[in-house]
Amino acid sequence: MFEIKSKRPASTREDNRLSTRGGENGRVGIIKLKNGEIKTPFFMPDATRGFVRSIDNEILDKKIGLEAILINTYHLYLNPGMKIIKEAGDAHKFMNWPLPLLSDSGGYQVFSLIHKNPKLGKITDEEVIFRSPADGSKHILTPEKSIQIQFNLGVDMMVCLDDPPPNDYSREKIASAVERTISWAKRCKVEYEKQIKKRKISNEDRPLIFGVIQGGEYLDLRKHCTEELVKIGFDGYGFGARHIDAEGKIMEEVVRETAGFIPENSLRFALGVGTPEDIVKCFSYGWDMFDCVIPTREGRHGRLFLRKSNFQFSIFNFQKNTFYETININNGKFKDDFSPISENCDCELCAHHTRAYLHHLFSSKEPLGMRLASIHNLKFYADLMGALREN
RNA sequence: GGGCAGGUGGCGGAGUGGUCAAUCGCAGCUGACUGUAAAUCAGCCGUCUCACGGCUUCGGGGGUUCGAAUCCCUCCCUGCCCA
Repeated sequence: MFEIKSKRPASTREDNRLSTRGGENGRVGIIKLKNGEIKTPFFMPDATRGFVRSIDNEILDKKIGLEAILINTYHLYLNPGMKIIKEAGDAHKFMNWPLPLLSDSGGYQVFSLIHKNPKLGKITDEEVIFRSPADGSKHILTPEKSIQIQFNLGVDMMVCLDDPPPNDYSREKIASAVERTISWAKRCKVEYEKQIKKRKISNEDRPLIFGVIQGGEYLDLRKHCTEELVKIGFDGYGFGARHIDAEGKIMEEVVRETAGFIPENSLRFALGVGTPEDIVKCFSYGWDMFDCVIPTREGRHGRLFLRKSNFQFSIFNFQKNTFYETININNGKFKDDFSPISENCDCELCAHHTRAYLHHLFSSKEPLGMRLASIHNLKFYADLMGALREN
């Protein structure tokens, strides 16, 4: 399932779909999935609602070279709803994305909606009651339901419903979120086995399932959570909640140590990571897969990631300015800057347009600008992953 | 020539005696964005000062008043209507 192929000594496990070879300074590998193989490390753009905003799926694959994208259980369940997805066949067919898909469980919505604004829902040990921010309608999500939906989406990788608390919650509250996450993970696994059996899915074709590690900044809680999840047994483990502190700095020790708690043969998924430098750091700690809204959201807001020469960074020296820089194309100074966006990029933006033109697209609020910037940034992320794989 | 309406900061447009350096929108400048409630959000936006604070403003000029963008006189300008 997962094969690690770094320079480090191999430690392959019996299941030939998933083997690893890696070390302290990052590892590379291959995951074999129903809808294709993915080389690790890899980055997935967030197609939360079934689309990467403004970009046609074909561009993601053919022009940018992305191998997998992330969709969200909660959002697709609300809209268009599972009836439509089933009529289409599954999420792949609905979206016309034949390559691997990973669905997030909706757990993050617990965090971003309810923990931030309790009026929008309620979390109990049994279930999560959401109120849709769009129309106020009420919805219930349980661990079982989340897994069922993800099977119906037909994804290649799925994630257990978890409870990600804000990092500034008390230790007590975070500890109780850990316990709830563990108990939900058990229920997810039971439901997962049930669905595999019921749907008669072969081991070759079965989707991978990820548990999510909570515990905030407390290493012992992260360790405890990991150990309990490992007992349940998952194909991979995610770093849950946020990996950064209130100042936006990566919690290096927690992220590094948590990777170490996870068995080497399992996939390590750094959810919501992150900035390019955070990804490089996480990679060096042993994390394999990433997803984040940064390249697309910041692209839509005018920030462009520009790599320096040919990604000449060392994984021991991955400060921002050593291997890339950013510009905000909205800045007035680009009004008459007729140079290319980046000399080191061959995306359709860099191949055809000047900074002055992109500035004009943005100041005209032309969607093409956001689209081109998103494509450029995703290409940057995809190229970064390629560089890590070859490093 | 006559009648009516009006001239406010880059633009549009509030304000019609004090709490006005002047609501608000646009434009402009800057920042933020991390399992997407985000094509969003925040700050600045007369001038000098890092700031406290100061200085000069509401077509021009002159008055009234303790005090005027707001009231009066006059000049200039714009739009519409009638000759």
